[in-house]
Amino acid sequence: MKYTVGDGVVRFHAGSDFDPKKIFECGQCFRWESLGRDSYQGVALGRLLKVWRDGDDICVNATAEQFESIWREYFDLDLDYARVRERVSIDGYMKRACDYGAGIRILRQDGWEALCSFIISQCNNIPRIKGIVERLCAFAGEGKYQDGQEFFAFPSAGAVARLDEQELRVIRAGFRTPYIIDAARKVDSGELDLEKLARAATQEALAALKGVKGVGDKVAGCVMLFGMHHTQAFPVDVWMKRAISEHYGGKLSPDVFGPYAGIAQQYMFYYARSSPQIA
DNA sequence: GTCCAGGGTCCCA
DNA sequence: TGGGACCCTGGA
Repeated sequence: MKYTVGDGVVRFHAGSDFDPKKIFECGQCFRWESLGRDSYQGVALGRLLKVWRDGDDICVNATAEQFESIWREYFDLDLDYARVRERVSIDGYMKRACDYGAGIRILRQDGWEALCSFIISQCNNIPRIKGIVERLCAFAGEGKYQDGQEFFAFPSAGAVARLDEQELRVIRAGFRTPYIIDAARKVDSGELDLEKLARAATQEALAALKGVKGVGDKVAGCVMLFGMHHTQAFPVDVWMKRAISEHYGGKLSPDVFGPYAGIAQQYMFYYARSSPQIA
């Protein structure tokens, strides 16, 4: 990945495999907002970042050191997504889904943030999920200041573990509140070691995550895919069920996609959700 | 204003 | 193994 640096901006060329709109709006993250014109701002890994398209280039406001040590990995820039799409285009439907979703990348988000966010996502809509996450950050996250802007980092598991249900009522997460606390306490105590699970076998990590109250197959799959970069994880939600029922007679083994089943899932999900009329 | 449904999971029969 | 309950609110 070649890039140039100047004026606090890192600029790189990712061809058709970095589409800010698709990356930030494909449902994998909840703290990125559009600033208009293919430009996004978000809080990730405790930092505020802007990402925008300038001609054929993608720009981020970071130093070379920050880009190398943080964002290159966060945006998964060393994986060749064109090759992944080729691998998972097992039939006409998947080919269309891959063409439609070209530009999506799976972000390597913080595991605890993903766990907490996807617990909140259950039986909920995106605007409300974002609202709850923001209230959680404002209530329990560390306030920071960067580039003349104030923002809140995602709270640590420890900070959330010390709260009780009553206190957390302000974030209005409803029946998910005790689930959030259970997750925070298990992570904070070390009972659930997310970094270790990131390196564990898929089935082992899945089982461990499901030990948290409110975490079933779907949430655990999302945490593994988006928070631990287990690209084999294959979360199936209502949209995926619809797509699998419609195009594969209700049966589709993730194994057909090999090690990139999770990425295949994201192309399917994005295609089904963004264009129910054509998919 | 009212109503439905939203990237599920738990619990109990 | 299946169905109801769950907290809240965006959008129609």
